[in-house]
Amino acid sequence: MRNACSVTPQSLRERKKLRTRREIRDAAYRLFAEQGFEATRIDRIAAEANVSTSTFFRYFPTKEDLVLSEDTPARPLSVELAARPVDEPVLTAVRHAIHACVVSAEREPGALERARQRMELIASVPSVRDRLPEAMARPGEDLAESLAARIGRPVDSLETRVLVGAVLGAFREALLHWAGVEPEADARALTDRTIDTLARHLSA
Amino acid sequence: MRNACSVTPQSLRERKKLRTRREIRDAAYRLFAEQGFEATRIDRIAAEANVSTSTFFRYFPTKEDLVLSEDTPARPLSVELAARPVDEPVLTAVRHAIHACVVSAEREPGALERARQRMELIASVPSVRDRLPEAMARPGEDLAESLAARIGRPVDSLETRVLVGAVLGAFREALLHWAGVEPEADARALTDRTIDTLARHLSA
DNA sequence: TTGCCAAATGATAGTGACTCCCAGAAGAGC
DNA sequence: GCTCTTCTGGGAGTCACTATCATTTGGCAA
Repeated sequence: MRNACSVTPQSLRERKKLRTRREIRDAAYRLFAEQGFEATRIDRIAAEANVSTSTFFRYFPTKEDLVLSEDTPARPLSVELAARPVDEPVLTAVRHAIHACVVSAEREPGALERARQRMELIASVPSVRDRLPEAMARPGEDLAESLAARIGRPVDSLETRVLVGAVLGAFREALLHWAGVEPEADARALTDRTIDTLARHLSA
Repeated sequence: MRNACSVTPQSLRERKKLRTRREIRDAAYRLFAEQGFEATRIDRIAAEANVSTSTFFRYFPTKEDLVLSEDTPARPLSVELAARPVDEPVLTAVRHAIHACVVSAEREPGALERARQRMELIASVPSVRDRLPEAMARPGEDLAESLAARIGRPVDSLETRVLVGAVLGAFREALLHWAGVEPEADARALTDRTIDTLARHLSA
């Protein structure tokens, strides 16, 4: 509340909460790997993480949130997008923003491949995949503000919403495609193909 | 099975099934209007429609399907789209196809406004709204085939999926926007604004 | 009309995610 | 040390949804 900048939270309570959250998620992923997402019951996850099922639901409102509550790529995207000049065309800005996201993700080794594996899980479980748009919706608000400023329209205007919908929709499909691809695939090349497709076929 | 063209199905069984389906849905919408979607329990709907809850689930796999299983505007869209010349640019084809959908919907008086009210319900209930992309996904397959042919790429290619995602994403936002608008609003004008936005801001 | 088969229905007993509530434990501040 | 707040565990309950089986009902031919 008062100091959100510190890397490690100060109070013992905060540290314990973070630890519990991590333990629950780790336990869940361990069980998912063994028996799959749907076959893993929540009380089993709670037991594996040494908490009660009540506590589980205090940390994760739904089972799907175990997977979806991690940072969605759409959030860093909107951050990078805000850093681009406002007079840049939308697609150019998006292209460079995504490239910047990839670069920043590559700084931590293995992070990109871990993100891809998570997308693989998301793509393979229907109930999770169906909630992907919802998960992208909140970071999508940042995207909306950024795009609204860029096209000079209110955030809630049809124009802004449509543009956000199109970008997120394209982005979502690109991510799902990324999930079904070999680990070595170049994320930058995929990005360029995505943007180029939009640019080529969605113009007057 | 053998004669899918007849307007009224021949056998008594088929007619009864259709009638039961309609009765369940009517009962549901009646109760939704009284007490809202979430507050209406399925056994109550079944009782109101004079069937057992078992039978309810034989007709509608989920509660949300009561609302979502009706024809989505995206289906006629893909049909109209198939009627457009293949060498037409994507956005031009989509624009004319949607116009054609609106025109065909207007033939039956009140149909358009009823569709808008249904969107209002969809937009207002989170669990239903979240499943809208999923509901658009099946007609989206038709859209994918149509667009794939148009851009000369396989249906499962990144290019096709991205394009479908963008169009459906934009379309979805436009529909949700439509839900929050006065009944007199011109659907054609909304369509044009949507397409124009894509054309203006998503080009190289 | 009769009788047989297939399909549709209803009743019942589950399952599992998720909620509510309350009593007790544990960290924070004095 | 003593309060005050926050976090936790346990238990009872809700509700969408599934599985099974006996009964009914429409379809069809003898």
